[in-house]
Amino acid sequence: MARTPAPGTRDTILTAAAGLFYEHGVRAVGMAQVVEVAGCGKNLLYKHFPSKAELAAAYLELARRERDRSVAEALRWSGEPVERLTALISEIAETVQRPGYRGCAFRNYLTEFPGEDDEPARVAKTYLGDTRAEVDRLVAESGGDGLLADRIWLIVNGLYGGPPSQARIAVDWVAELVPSCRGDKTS
Amino acid sequence: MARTPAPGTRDTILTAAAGLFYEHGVRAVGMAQVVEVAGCGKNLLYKHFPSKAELAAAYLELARRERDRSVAEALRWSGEPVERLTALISEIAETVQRPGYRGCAFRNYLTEFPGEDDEPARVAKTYLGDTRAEVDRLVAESGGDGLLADRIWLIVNGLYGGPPSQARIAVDWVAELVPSCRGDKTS
DNA sequence: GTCTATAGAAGGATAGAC
DNA sequence: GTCTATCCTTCTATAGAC
Repeated sequence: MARTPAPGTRDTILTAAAGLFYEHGVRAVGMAQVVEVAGCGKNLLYKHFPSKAELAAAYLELARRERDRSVAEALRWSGEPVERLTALISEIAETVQRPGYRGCAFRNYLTEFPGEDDEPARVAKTYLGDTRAEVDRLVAESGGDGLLADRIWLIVNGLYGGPPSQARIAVDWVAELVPSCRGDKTS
Repeated sequence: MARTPAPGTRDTILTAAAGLFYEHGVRAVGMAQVVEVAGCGKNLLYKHFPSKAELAAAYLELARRERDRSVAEALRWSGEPVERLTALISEIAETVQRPGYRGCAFRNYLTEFPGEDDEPARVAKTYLGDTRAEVDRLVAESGGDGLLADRIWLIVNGLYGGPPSQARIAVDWVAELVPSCRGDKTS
């Protein structure tokens, strides 16, 4: 009964795929499963995403947009570089504590497809490189050196790889590490 | 060539499977591929490992034995708790710098099979829990508190999740964090 | 002949793609 | 829906060592 191309179809499919891919992993989820959750036909899925790799790439690009938006939101009220840096770490800490969190989508994909060099892998690697660059930039602007940037990147990686219970420890630690920061930790 | 049951068959199969599983991921490797690399028939594979899950569990148990052996070797010459702790971190740092390193086998499996609770997942989780407990114990024996243990565990997770280039930074940092340790860092 | 191991086909389910 | 390919698993058939 539907003649009009249904404007939000692509988003509907992508949202369904993103939820499944993130929760169960890209390899574990089949296209039929995506179709079932999205509630559309297979032909429509392949019309918008000609292959699973392209769907996975779109999923990671969506994940990136959400991350960028969340980080931008967190940095909105921060003025000085030091505050911006600690706000970034706090945002990551909040992220890993969210219910349903199952690790970093980009790191997860690279783990699921090691050595691959397709488009989703490039999206994931680009995100990680950009994030690392942003940490470097914020640390430099905060008056920190390369060593501090390396250490904070180590904490960020630990944050993504470890249990959510360590989020607060990471945030407090970074606040302690960054120079000229007003100490606010309770203990 | 075959009437005698061929003594080293199980190890041959397991070694082949372990190499494939670690390099490409468990999901990406098929049983036929294991058979091909091991150079045996499918019957023999299923005789020793009745299912892929059991083969994966054996792979992780082998990985654990190798890790335990490597850690025990690294701690062999260390006497005091502080030295043992730094030696443990150094061993992990060396591990992530080895050629062909593709991440922690246990974390990789849990990423490939999120939410699963089969035997390989239990082996992986047990390993991570035991490692965490060992860090806690070494830190406590070194005179450190719970916060220091949390921080070092954060570094360990970052070490496993990040690029190998950060290995040295992690080692130096831990040496700096642990109390009553002779500072030896150059910068 | 007996036993084991290999190679390959078969079964049944599911994958991605049309 | 259908097609093809591949997944894990099982089974059959053949070859070789005792």
